[in-house]
Amino acid sequence: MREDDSNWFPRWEEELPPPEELMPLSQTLITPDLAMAFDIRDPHHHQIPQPPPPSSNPLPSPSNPTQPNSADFADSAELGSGTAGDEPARTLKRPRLVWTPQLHKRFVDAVAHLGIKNAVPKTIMQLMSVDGLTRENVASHLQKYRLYLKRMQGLSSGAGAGGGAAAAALAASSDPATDHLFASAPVPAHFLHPTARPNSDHFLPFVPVPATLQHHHHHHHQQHMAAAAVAAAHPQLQPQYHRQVGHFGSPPNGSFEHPFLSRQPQALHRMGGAPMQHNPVSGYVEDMESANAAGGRKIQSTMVSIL
DNA sequence: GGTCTAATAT
DNA sequence: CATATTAGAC
Repeated sequence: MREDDSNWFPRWEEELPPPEELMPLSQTLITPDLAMAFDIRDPHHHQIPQPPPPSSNPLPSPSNPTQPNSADFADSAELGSGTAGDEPARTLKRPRLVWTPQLHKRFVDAVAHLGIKNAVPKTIMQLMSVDGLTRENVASHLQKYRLYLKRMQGLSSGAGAGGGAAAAALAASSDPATDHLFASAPVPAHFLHPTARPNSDHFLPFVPVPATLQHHHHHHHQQHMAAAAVAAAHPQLQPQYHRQVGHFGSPPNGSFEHPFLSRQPQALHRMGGAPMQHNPVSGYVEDMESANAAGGRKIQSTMVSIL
């Protein structure tokens, strides 16, 4: 009963955030109005450029991840009044969310560390901590992602060589163009291997649970929720920072939960905000592994034991 | 009631 | 085709 749904949140932090990049997603979602206001680009030419693609190394230099000084802009605080007469977001429809490789990477990381079992839209969304990202966004993407995984399962039996990405390239056999985004993010082997449980079993100091999310009772086989708390405990993943924090110095000991948490950009709220992204193909791959699968597919030379 | 998933629509 | 939206089930 608790063999796998209670010991997943153990020290995920130790292995979750790959040092590669912790929070390059700061500017993940930008409202069109905001973008316009900032002169980023014309809404008509929906070809939003990438703000931080300096030269070739999108890799962030989070010398200090603890301080998410989102070099970008997207300050939730004043988004509401940035543009004139567009506050009512609830009734406005957001532009389509563009899943950039970075965003997807975040998604995959969240899913990977949550485990397929616990990877449900809400939890994933919370773990991703991307402001503006809605549960629907994640749900939709998750659906597609699942199909992708399933597809690959049928074609890759034991090709566990460090990466579904490789398998993807093989399975796809039709260029990464078929997998687009998915090829850009390494698929954890366990995803295709329900039998294995890479989830480390360690402990997290304490897991604060958002009071607003503390409601769950009946259910037999689904997920439990609590991961969000983990994310909250680690602002490293927070692309956006909030200034209104209670400032708490919680000792890393037997604390079970904290009554308050603030991770969602309430300041940003669902205002006319709309998730806007940069070009999905422009600043593609940022990882070398993904680069392999996405750009040059020359990895399929060795593995042939697929039957 | 909320949320998840599948299906369907844009 | 990628994402959004809806509908049904839990």
